[in-house]
Amino acid sequence: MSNLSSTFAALGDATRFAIVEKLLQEGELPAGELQNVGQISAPAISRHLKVLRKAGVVEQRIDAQRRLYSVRPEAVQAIGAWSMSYREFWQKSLDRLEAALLQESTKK
Amino acid sequence: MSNLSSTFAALGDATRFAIVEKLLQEGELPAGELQNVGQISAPAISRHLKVLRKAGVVEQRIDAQRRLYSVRPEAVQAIGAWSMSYREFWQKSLDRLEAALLQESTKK
DNA sequence: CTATTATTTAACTATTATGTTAAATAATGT
DNA sequence: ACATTATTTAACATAATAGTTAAATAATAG
Repeated sequence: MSNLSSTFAALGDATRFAIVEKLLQEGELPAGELQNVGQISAPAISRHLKVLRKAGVVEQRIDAQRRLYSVRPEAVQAIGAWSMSYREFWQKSLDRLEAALLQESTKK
Repeated sequence: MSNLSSTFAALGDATRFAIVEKLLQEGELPAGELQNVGQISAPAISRHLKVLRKAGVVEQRIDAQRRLYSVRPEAVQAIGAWSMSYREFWQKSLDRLEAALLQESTKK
């Protein structure tokens, strides 16, 4: 499985996506602070974090008895790089679409 | 489930990711042409295409008895937009990392 | 050493996903 | 109508995923 596809798989679960969004917005957080992303038990969160870590989406730092998690910038960047590598394709298509809509609104 | 998370889920399967990459590189293709993305049966490909379609990643066009598939530019663009919305975060972090590596190589 | 706090692992269950083969549907050509 | 080509749906088996509670581990404080 390509590295990117594993990244997508990790983000393809709603709970994990919510965890990542929260970490992106609030920065490094302990596992316990991530429980409120849904009504879900601590063990469930812990396992989602393990999946995210294995996929290279988050990393862990230890501080006393807490485990602090944060998003690995490389992961988010890699996703953007993939999309951008096809930019010519989607930019062109979307420009065409926009032109067609403009044409439509100006018609008659 | 957020729309983006469904998109990620669709791309999070290695076979589907390969299908999408092939469509991005070669443009619109009939279902039959997508079988060689792995040693997999036609029904399996058909169902992957259904998942991709439901997630809004690909669209279908009918031409006689063939079903032609292509990638929806909006899907790829949306992924890029998500990554870019956190650009400040990852750009900063990666700049710091680069600076640290430069520091390292110049040291002593 | 014992208690407390934070988190993970184990064991188990239920649901979902993926693949297969066989049959059905769609569209065209004879 | 029948055969051919292209693709999907049905039915089924198996594997993977995600959730739960209970127990274990980690680290600190008393």
